[in-house]
Amino acid sequence: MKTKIYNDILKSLKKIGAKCDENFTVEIPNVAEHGDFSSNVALINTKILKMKPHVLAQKIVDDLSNKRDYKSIEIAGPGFLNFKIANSLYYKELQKISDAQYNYGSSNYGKRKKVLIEFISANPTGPLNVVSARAGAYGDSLFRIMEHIGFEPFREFYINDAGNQVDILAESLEIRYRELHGHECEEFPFEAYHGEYIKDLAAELNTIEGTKLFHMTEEDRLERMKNFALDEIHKIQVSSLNRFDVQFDNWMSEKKLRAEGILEEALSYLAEAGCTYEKDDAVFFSSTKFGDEKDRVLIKADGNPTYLVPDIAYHLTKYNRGFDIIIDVLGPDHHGHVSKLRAAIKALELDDSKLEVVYLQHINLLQEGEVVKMSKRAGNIVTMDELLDYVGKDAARYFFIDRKPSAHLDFDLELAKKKSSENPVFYCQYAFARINSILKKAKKVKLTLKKFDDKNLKKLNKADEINLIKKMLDLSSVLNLCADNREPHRLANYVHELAGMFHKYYAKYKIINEENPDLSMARLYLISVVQIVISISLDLMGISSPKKM
RNA sequence: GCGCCCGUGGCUCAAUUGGAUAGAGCAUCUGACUUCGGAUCAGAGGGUUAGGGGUUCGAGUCCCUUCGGGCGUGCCA
Repeated sequence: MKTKIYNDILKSLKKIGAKCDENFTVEIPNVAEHGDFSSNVALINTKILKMKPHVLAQKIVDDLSNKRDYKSIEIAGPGFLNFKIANSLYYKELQKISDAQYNYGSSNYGKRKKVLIEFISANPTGPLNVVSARAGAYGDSLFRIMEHIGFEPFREFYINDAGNQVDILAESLEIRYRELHGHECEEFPFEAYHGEYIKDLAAELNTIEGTKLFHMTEEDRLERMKNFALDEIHKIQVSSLNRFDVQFDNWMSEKKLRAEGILEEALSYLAEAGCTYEKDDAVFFSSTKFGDEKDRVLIKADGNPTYLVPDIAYHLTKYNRGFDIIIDVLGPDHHGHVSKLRAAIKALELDDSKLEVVYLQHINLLQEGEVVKMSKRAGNIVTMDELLDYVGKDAARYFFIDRKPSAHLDFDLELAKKKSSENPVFYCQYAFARINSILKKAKKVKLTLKKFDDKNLKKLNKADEINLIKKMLDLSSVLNLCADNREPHRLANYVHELAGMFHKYYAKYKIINEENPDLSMARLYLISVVQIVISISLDLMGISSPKKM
């Protein structure tokens, strides 16, 4: 709809002057008196065409006013053009939605651009926590939305299954395993992993292997421990993600990158570019050349690479795989690291504008207005599974998506569980269920949409009905904004508003009226389309649309 | 110190990317169920968009500055 108006204006603008700024907008004004759509075209072009806004606006109006699609075009304020659309055009658009069904809103907006979305990438040293849950809801929804509007997105999880922390994981398991065989360790090391799940893993390993592991060399045993722990924890993480309806297209393993020699490759590229030097037995990256505050260590004095090296190597593979857009979804504590990474990408002469980093801010879990400390000892919610047990998948996903990524998130656990209008998830789902129930009722009184006659659409002449249609027509621009800004929260707001409009409409007008079957049919048709749009929106957030609640 | 993010009614957040009178929900108060699901709806109060300056037809949005909060600034990952 917006594009149609935009094109109409552009045509008449071209008739007036050859040179003009095409960068004007067509928007839905927030005040009803300003019409259905408004444009700033006359304001923007006033300088270029050397014409006063009102004069220019009048010329455009004269050119467009004979079109049937516009009920009226008015000039207002400093020179806005306010369009009122004829209802007939809205009815046509409503039918298009109905015809498209669940494909409505899909488009080629993304032009098949290849987008890599890396998210969660939690350490493989324990179950996923609520921070990963936010990242999961965010990344997966962004994926769904981008896919719907014609991007080619790709979901990836990076596993840091090599290096220091994994060795500590193996040692932690070793200690717990020895405990099972009566070898109490004197003091559990501070840096080791303290979680109960390590004990579970030890018990599981013990039932498989028994005492056999003690006959191995320490090196072999630790290797076995490491691989066992990594495999099992991976399984635990995958099963949490399945519960959360989050899938990945690829799991990238750091261990594999190392085995394939990609770290050396990355290092040699940096060396070739003349960006490395040795000092104090360590190898440095001269990242100051690329805007970093100081040079960074690549190879430590003990010969091991720092965390930066595999990460550079990993990003090298991202570039080599030919993505147009590379999105890293990270925690807020990573931005120090990203400046180093970005410096390396510039050093490798890769296009660093392709790399975008989204920082998801911290989460507070709230219970009765109090912040819940994420401490296992107090029996509080820490893991993603515990959160899912407590509030369910739909509520968890909605609450995580509801706020923009750059905002700190207060997650009210009690609210998420409530089944009333205070809880936005239920409010939206209830709208869907309610429509379902009305349609069922309609069938009982022999009103079914199969016998629907297009002419009945004229009965939808209330402003509230037109507003509902307008709102639904807005879906694709909402999706485009979600994708462009990497901000799926806009969709959560949208569906909440749409559900609200429906609830209000329902309360105000009787939909099934046996005395007036034509009107009833038209309204049933309208709400059935509302139902589809709600369902599409929820689905793009990974939230279900239950027919009954 | 330097860098990044943030600051909008009592609370949690929006605001179509610079548009017209800054909107929702919660909380508070007042109303509405013999009728399609009251898990809902109608209405009310509540704001100098942290303060100040600038850019222009026009600023919550962009620039400068002050203040306040979060995070980062490892030969940890």
